Amino acid sequence: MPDRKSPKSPHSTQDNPDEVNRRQALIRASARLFREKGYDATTVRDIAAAVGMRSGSPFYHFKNKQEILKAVMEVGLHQGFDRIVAALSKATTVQARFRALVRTQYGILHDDGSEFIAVLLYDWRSLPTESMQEIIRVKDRYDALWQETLREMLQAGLLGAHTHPHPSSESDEKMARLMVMGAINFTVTWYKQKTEPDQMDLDALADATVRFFMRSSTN
Amino acid sequence: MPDRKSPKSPHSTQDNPDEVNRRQALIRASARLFREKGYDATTVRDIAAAVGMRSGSPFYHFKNKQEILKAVMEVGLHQGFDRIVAALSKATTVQARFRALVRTQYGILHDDGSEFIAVLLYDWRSLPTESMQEIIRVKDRYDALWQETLREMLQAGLLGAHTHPHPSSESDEKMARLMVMGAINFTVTWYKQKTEPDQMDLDALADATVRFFMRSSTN
DNA sequence: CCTACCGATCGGTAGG
DNA sequence: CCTACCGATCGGTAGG
Repeated sequence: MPDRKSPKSPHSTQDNPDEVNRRQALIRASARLFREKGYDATTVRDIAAAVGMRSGSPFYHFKNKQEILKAVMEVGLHQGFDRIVAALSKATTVQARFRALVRTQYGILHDDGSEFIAVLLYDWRSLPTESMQEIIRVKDRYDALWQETLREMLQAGLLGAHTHPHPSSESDEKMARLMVMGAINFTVTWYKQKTEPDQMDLDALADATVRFFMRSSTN
Repeated sequence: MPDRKSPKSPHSTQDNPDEVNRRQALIRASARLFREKGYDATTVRDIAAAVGMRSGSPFYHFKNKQEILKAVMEVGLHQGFDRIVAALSKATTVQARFRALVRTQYGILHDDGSEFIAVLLYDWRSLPTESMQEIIRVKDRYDALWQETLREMLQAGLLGAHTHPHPSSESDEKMARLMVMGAINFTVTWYKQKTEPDQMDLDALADATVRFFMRSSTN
């Protein structure tokens, strides 16, 4: 019978629910700190303090600081993927799917406690190359969800230069994704959710975005 | 008669052409390094080595590392402003002005030796708050150049939801600027200029961008 | 602009 | 997960 108290085999995901919780707490706290100050400007001591640990203890859960960054990005992509899938499943028309994508992406980028993808966008360069490749695989699936709806939009003449139904090329679809997701993702550099009365909330931001990009079908 | 050899009054812009050149060399080298590795990951030793100095010498030209960052951003904004003005002055129609803005902005972001604005976008958080305010003043003038052309585009029905000439509100115009510039600026995260044959060059990227955002006037 | 250097901090580890 | 710690590095400075 194994000794359940002994803290063994560090750095790997544990069955022990306590360890899983501590690990998740570290990831969440790191996401918040990385988003606020950047990966390089955040010290392991900052992270440890944020969850009530001493400076050396995060290394019981992670091999090194870069592994924490990688975990933050992975959690963000999987969480984002799930939110996008859920939102798409409730939408029946192309227009509704586009609205759902836009609104959900803004939530993923700006909701409290949802700093993971913003960290991915900001601190991508700090990842070691091998980790980049693993993250890209997940990111590709994420992008594919967008691309599918954008293809339908293009072909229905609801997006871009063609006002009438029109076959679209793959490069058109890729460009549409890069432009639309670029515009939305770039909000991480300027959008601040405040309690000021004149400040756009995420619903208003999503509405304005949809209005800017999507043609009304009666055009 | 002042001794022209003595290296006095550091940290301020000098009349001495040699000092101005060394300072500019430091700014250019820093821009390249910051763009590549990020501000925090670039050491003062890296910067010094890039221009053939020893580690302490950059501090003869700049009070501290953050002042180098600020200088990089200022140079970039002024240089970008000048390029935008020059490009706009050659364009006679609204459509031509929009094309000029897009193509010029891509050059500003991706030309070799033009890493300043990319640094501004990436490392904004590393600036001290007081410097941020000074930079914002210059950036506002930059943005205003864009906003003016985008307003004309909106009112002519060449951009966004309205296909016919239409009065535009200031918030529509601001949103249009944030979306269009966001999409373009976000290319710093994914666009790589390569010599591969299938790679889009900046002309192709600009064309595709204009095609995506701008309605043809015969719509 | 160099030489020589310092104080502080940081990621990470050993041993329990 | 803590204690105690280390080696390396970093921004910055004094003095010439």
